[in-house]
Amino acid sequence: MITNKNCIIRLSRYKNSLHRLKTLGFVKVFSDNLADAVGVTSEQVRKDFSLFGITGNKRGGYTVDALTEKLNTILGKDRVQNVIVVGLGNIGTALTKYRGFEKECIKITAAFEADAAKCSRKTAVPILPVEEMPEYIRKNSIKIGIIAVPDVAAQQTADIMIGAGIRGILNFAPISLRCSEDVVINNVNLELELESVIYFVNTMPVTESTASK
Amino acid sequence: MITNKNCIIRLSRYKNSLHRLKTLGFVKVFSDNLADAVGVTSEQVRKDFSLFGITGNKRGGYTVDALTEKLNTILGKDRVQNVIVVGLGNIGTALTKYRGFEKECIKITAAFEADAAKCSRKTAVPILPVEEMPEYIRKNSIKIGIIAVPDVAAQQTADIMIGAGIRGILNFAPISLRCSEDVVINNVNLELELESVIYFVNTMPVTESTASK
DNA sequence: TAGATTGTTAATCGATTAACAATC
DNA sequence: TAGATTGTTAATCGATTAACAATC
Repeated sequence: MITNKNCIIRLSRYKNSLHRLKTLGFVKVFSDNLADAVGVTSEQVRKDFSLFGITGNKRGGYTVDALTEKLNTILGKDRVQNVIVVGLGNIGTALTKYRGFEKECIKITAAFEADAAKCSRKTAVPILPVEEMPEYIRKNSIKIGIIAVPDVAAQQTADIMIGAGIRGILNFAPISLRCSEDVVINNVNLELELESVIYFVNTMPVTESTASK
Repeated sequence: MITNKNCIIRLSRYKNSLHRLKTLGFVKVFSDNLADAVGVTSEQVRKDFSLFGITGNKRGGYTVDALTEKLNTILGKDRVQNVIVVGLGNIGTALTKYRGFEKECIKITAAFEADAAKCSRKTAVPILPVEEMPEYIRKNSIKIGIIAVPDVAAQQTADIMIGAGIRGILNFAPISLRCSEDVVINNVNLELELESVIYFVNTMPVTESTASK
């Protein structure tokens, strides 16, 4: 089983690049084309493909359509993935409205919020009281959830979600969530991402090209 | 020079945990305490510290205050880090309003937007026309920027920012930005983060504890 | 002192990169 | 065929983990 997140992310990037190449009229692509488009080496592309049993034609590369279909199947893009959002602060609201998910076959079907004043069943994505979440998850067999609640509520929210049947969480609360091995948690911590940029900028030597600016 | 992003992120986590431990009344901590708090091993903690020349007392662990100060200095938290945001769509707006940065000594001093109708100098964080960005960067010696513009505008935006003196970028546009070696770019792609969760959920074997749910 | 904890060195592990045989 | 490209195997690299001497 492939457990390397970077590898999956690269697969998604290949898929996105393929889409662009198709728009440009490409019918076949070589590992070299995809490598250039994504910014990796062609060996990396072929290695990734071989891990998933994707084969091309020696000398002939890969057919864009066939490759796209294979990648879509692997990435679960052959069907709509229903996702819920919990917590409608700044980040949660932005994600609920975010248009970038649609084209990736990801549909946010509902959002949940503790503050009753923010709830509404009439918005494009219904905003429901957080108490209704477990029932909603069970009734609609939701497997994926996004956490955007304050840090103090995040672990409890995760536990409730997992208890109701959620198996994968994208967490934006600035704490590392813990869970059993059979649930996937991907922690995205915006402060930490920015802090690492700040660190590298502050420690990077000033080079010729940046000195005068 | 340390180039390992994960290591820097762990350092930030140690710092955050230390803050919480201090609140609980801790005066000294052992590598084991921090390891538990962050979810790594104590060897990892000590190894990370040794990379940065942080030493404790054999048998006595680390003094919370001294350690906090050392970590803050390494992470640049001994002074305010000024940051700008470009693009006021859903994500950019959320980041501009986001309160989580303040406590980390990160200050968003201005936001830039192409749509003049969205601009305003009267908001808490001024929203300025994107044309004014290069001048603003130069005048205020801004080194760090957040990109939250549509994908088609992202590379051009980055080039302009770098040309004006920006040396580190946190990029939320769903393309991988390219730049010279002396600029740090951290690409945070929300679709890809969610897609990797979806992949692992869809491929993970259903275990006893998740089967019935 | 005895016991616990640090800090460093060595071993392991996994991912990336390189090399190259297979073959279209 | 000759040349180009794939796909796999081996080598390298870097990060994590383990082991353990030093010492408070």
